[in-house]
Amino acid sequence: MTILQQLETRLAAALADVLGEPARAIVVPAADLRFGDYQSNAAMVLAKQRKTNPRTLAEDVISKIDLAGIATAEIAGPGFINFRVLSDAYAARAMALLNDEKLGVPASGGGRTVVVDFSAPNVAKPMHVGHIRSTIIGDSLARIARFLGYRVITDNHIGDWGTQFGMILHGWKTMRDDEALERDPIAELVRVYRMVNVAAKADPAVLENCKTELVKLQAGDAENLAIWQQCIDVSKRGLEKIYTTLDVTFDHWLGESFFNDMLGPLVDEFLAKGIARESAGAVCVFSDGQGKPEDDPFRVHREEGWTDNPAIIRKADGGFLYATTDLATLQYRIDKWRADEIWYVVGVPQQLHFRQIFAAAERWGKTGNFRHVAFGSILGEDRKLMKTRSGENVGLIEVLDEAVERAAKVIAEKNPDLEGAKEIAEIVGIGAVKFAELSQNRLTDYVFAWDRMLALQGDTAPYLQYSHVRIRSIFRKLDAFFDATAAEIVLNEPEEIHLARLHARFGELLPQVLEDFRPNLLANYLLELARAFHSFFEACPVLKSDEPQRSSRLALCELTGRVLATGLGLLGIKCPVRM
RNA sequence: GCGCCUGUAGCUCAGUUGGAUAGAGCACCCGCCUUCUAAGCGGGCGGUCGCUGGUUCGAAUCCAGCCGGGCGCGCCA
Repeated sequence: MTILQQLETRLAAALADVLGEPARAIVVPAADLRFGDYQSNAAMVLAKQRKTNPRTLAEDVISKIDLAGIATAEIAGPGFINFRVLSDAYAARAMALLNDEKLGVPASGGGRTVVVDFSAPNVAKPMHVGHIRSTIIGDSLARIARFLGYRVITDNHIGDWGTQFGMILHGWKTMRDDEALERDPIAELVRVYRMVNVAAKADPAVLENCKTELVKLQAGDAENLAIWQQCIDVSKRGLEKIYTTLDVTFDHWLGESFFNDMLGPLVDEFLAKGIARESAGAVCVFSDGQGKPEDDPFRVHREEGWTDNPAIIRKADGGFLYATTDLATLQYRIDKWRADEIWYVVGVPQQLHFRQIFAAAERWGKTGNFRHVAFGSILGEDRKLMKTRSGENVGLIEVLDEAVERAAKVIAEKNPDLEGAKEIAEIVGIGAVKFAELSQNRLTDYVFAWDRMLALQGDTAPYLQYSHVRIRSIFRKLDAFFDATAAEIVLNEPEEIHLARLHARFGELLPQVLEDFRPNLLANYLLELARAFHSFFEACPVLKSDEPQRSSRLALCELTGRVLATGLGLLGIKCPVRM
């Protein structure tokens, strides 16, 4: 049990004793260490409900509460109950964590199956920095869920069947440069795509041509299918390379094309069950009339008032759409994979779309915990959304390369003789990019800036990695094997106590990350831990101290290293041994 | 027009869901390498939490109304 849970249990018991009935006892880490380690405002909340004096209630609770071996409690301000955890309790907790592979993290996932849908790039379109958020946040959430005991299935729902293929096919046939294709197939594909885009904008005839090619492809034209397959293969190879660099993996790559055959039957079923009906030649899911119009994803307010805003699942020309594929995908995940939950890590502009999909799925009888894990947009210098079609956006590969290059430069300055410098530059550079993304609240928009994303000092991945490096450096200098699992920890200095305090919080914090899908909570925690370690490192000599302090401090270092490495691992960031 | 997201230090951002004197990093200033890696540590400067009301013991957080930014709203994904 975590220290927080122990405090809550004992507080609840004392409250029940005083009030004569069970009551909720919420304990949180104290806002300020001067108030103690943990605090509860339960007395204020409950006194308000009962119209009694909060301080009196708090006093009664404190006189009854049994905190033996854990903490001391006192009342402050209008009725806060502040807990100061005994350093022996922290020491005991640290020793327990050293013998726990999960570092005190509970299995809150309970074996539930969750499908994490993230990254999902469009094939044959270049990945720019705007695509990084879904990939990095989704990967991290999948790792955390796995660690918390979920059965996790990651799925890269690539856009391999959209209307962009009309353009690609036309470009392939009319503008392809075979030599360039040989040299760098992805770049050539991207070049062709961009050129067609420009041409189609200028000339309606080109656009018409693209549409014809698309219709032929969807009708099963052999030549177009072959070209399509070739484009997919080339694109996938390019994507794999990026994912390898990012250390991101998927259990499945079920793109849009995979669900193609299921779309017709799906629409028929929707029609037969009355979930959808025809309107102006298209098949649409309309509002079921339940609930308030402002909460109804199938209704929208225009000048005239509230009007229908249906989800179209088949166009008047018989073609299928995004919504159709997403419904088929959802069905597959529920029926084939037995998913209890599906998390869609997709940008906030898609919010309405997912509200419609989830509502339609519910009417369809597909149940589960469906969550749109939305994130804010990455804006260009002009504060406008980055667009895929225009070529002026910063490419994802470009950013990653630059990150590694900058890291390499710092290594060359600080540690020119470093062995394996190239690999370490990669770990540090890529880590910096990932951390810049993950340490931020996922919902805020931000303007892309090189220096922000590639910073190597301050609140960054290298800061965390560096603390790990300092720890490993201590153990390298150690003459004999050190068994941390058997070590006796005794906490004296404030820096030692603070380290142990944070160790204890790891298991309390991690489940919270998934409550609202906020990896930045973990990122901020790790910064706090690293900060605590650097202070400890400066203030408390390890190897030069005498026993039993020496062993105790070594054990603290070992535990810190494990928590850091584990935490970084959950963010998808690696830990170098030297840097 | 209506809906969603957002506005916090010069800059970039946190803020445990209503708690105590609002926190970090960058930048700037002052100190610290003969001691386990200075990508570090210690200290300083810096705030009308967009604005105005309201709810209450208590508001950056909840409610209402304005102002600014981003996005979405029938046959693209």
